[in-house]
Amino acid sequence: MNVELRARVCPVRRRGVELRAECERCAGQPAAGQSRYERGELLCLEGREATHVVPIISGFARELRTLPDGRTQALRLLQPGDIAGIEALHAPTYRSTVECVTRVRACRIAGAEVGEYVVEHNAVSRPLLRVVEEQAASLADGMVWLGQGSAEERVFAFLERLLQPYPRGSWVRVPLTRGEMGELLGLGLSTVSRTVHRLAAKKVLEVRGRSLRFLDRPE
Amino acid sequence: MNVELRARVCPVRRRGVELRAECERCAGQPAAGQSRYERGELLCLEGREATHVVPIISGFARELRTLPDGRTQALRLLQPGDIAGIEALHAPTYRSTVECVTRVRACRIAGAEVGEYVVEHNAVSRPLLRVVEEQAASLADGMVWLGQGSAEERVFAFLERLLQPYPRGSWVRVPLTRGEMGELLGLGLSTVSRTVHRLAAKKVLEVRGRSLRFLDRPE
DNA sequence: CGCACTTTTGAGGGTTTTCAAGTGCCGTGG
DNA sequence: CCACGGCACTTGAAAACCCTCAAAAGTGCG
Repeated sequence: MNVELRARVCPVRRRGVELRAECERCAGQPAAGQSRYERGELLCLEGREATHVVPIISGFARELRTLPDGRTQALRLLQPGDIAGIEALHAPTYRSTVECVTRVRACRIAGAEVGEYVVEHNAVSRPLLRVVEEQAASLADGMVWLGQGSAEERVFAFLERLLQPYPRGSWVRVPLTRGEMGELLGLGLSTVSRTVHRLAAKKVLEVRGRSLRFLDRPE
Repeated sequence: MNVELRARVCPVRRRGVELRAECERCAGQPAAGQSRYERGELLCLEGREATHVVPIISGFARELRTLPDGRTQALRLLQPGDIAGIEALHAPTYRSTVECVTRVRACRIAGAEVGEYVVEHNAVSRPLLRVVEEQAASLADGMVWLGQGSAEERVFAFLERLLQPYPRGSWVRVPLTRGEMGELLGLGLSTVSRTVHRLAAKKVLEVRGRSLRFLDRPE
């Protein structure tokens, strides 16, 4: 199979999830039904009517919840292939806010439309179930880190997973500010900064502004 | 509709999820295919081959993960109607351990069996999706508390949700030890104890051994 | 080139943990 | 029925960890 072609296939479809017939057009074509969003724009807003399911095609977004007093906790980082606002299938309102962290391309699909499509195309439901399960697994990972990990363990685990797709030792620019990382990890902005530099002091990684890279462990 | 009858309907089916044809027998009958478990027994074991989906009919269980060094974080409390080991539908191994906190009645259904049934009975997939989504939502709630809440907020929120089904002001025996609560809330055993008594000192609730009750707020 | 935002870094204080000892509850067995 | 033993719970003190507040330095975009 041609690698060039595979790379251009929609990341959602690549995971076996096909949300509607027209989605076929996504395969390398100029993006039927896709929208563009800038950093800071919202894909879903907590409490608002849940109208659309929003699969992410490219870029990063973060899902977050805000407490009545203004504190916010980020739940997970969404990457291409993840789906924002999947509660539009059942719930009347969105349960969390999804905010773009970088420029994002995403589809906007009416929840009802997905529902019908799932009923018609039986095969869709299982991959969809799988996506939601993976989402749950990702949240579970988050709980373990928040509940048991020290600041250093949380930061390390987060960065390790973020840089996983890139070759070891290469410089990668973290798309989140220290504050945003803190909201994901349940840490203060300054604690994140301090911890990153403590890891650098331990020769675990190297920092250069917002970019960093892991060093090979000596042992 | 007869209340007496409704009360005897399988709590899983009551949520619209029907996992197999024989499940009809569950409706008040002497429990075809149900198993009994004692406190401490495991319904799933992290890392083991994921063979069965285990809907809980009565009793409480808790889902937990263990880190390599022995620390454990509990993810959620499972109640009647919740489903343990749902990853048996897709994943090769269980992602977490589910341990009975009280005596438990549960079905054990082979994962493959559910898969076939879902494909045959199209209508099943949407309620099932809903259950998994609710599970994800519950984990998300957990993350918010772990990340942002103080010890007092976590304990209060946990107890409030646990006692929700019972009439306000009635004594309820908490089925978890302080240590088990701590593992759910990301707190030390002693912190839980201290915090419960601090809430009692603030006249929020009354403690009598392992039982407690909420007091009505004066304002 | 300048402004706005982000990051770094310091000091002090509060919350939670850890370690440890003592108390209470409950079921078992005599 | 009472005594005993084993958990679970309470409570104290000290220390570790992280947060808040705050100021200064760095970065990037217009």
